Amino acid sequence: MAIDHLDGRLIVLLAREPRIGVLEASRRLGVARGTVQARLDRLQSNGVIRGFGPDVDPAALGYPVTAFATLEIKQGQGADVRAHLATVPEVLELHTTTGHGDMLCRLVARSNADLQRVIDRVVGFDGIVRASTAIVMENPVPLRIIPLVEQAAEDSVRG
Amino acid sequence: MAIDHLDGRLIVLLAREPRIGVLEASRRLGVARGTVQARLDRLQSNGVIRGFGPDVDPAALGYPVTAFATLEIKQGQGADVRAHLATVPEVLELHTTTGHGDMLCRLVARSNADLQRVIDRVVGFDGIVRASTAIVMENPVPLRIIPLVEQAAEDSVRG
DNA sequence: GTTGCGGGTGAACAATCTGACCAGTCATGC
DNA sequence: GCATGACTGGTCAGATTGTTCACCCGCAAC
Repeated sequence: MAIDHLDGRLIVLLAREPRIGVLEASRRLGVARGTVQARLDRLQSNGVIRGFGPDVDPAALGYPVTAFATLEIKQGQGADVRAHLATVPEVLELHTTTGHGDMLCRLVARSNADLQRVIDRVVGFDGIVRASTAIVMENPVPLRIIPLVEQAAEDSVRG
Repeated sequence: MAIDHLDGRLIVLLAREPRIGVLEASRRLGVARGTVQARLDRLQSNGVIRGFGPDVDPAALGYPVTAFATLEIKQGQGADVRAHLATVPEVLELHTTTGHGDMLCRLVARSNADLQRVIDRVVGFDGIVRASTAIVMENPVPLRIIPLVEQAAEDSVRG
């Protein structure tokens, strides 16, 4: 299940230069094309690589404002709230968590003013008791996976 | 800057079936290949599509535990803390926010026990005053972009 | 009116890549 | 010793890519 060093190099290479194909990857990694092909197949059926979907920037779509909302849910209303939030396009992801809140969701909006509309829509639902929102100002570390992949590959060598 | 309906359909198509090429996409969308190619080029130089990096599942890498940590930072230590957190592979993203905390980061770990190690490493830095962690139990809405793309495409028609 | 421009179409081209094979080699574990 | 799995280096036909044509259309400006 864990990845080895070659898997790690392959993933990192693909993450850095997604446009290269199997053939070019095999050249860069110094292995046979069939090997890369087999590794990729395995990584994908493993679920390590879920896919190669386009990485879309919400800001470029006209949604430059990101926020995180912590929600407190009325007992037993969890499923309803989840279903409700899933219908809001501006809700990019939703987690249920331990801790003071019950759920944490990532929101985007067209502006700070528009964020109010989004929050109203999110919170305007019976099962939600309270919401606390944190607006994102900067994003010093954008969502990344490479360092983790490298560490996982290292660990497999040692372990 | 905004996307039109064809752009929207193209992005959604690519998100749903990333393996298809330009040619197949043009067939599905009922437009000429050159059109798809031109749209893709534009979307990428626009920054709407950042790339097609592999979508790696941390759980499949051996990091099934996800958590969000809210950090409180000592005045003037922001830059140092950012640099510190960037060196921790388990920190998948970092935001500076308004609200009670100063920063919000997403963490992964090999287990709940391992999460303690990660948090210690994150918090074990001079500039961090306090950290409050919420462990993710469920992820009812995984990170998604399609609904937002569809809405953006719709808006462009009306607007 | 017509000119220019941006965008889409359909077609062509060589170059490249893909998916699928194969036989052979090597290290591992039983 | 021998089966197994993984990698290599090679071939094959078929499909796709990047690129460049000429042409058409709607639209705005002159």
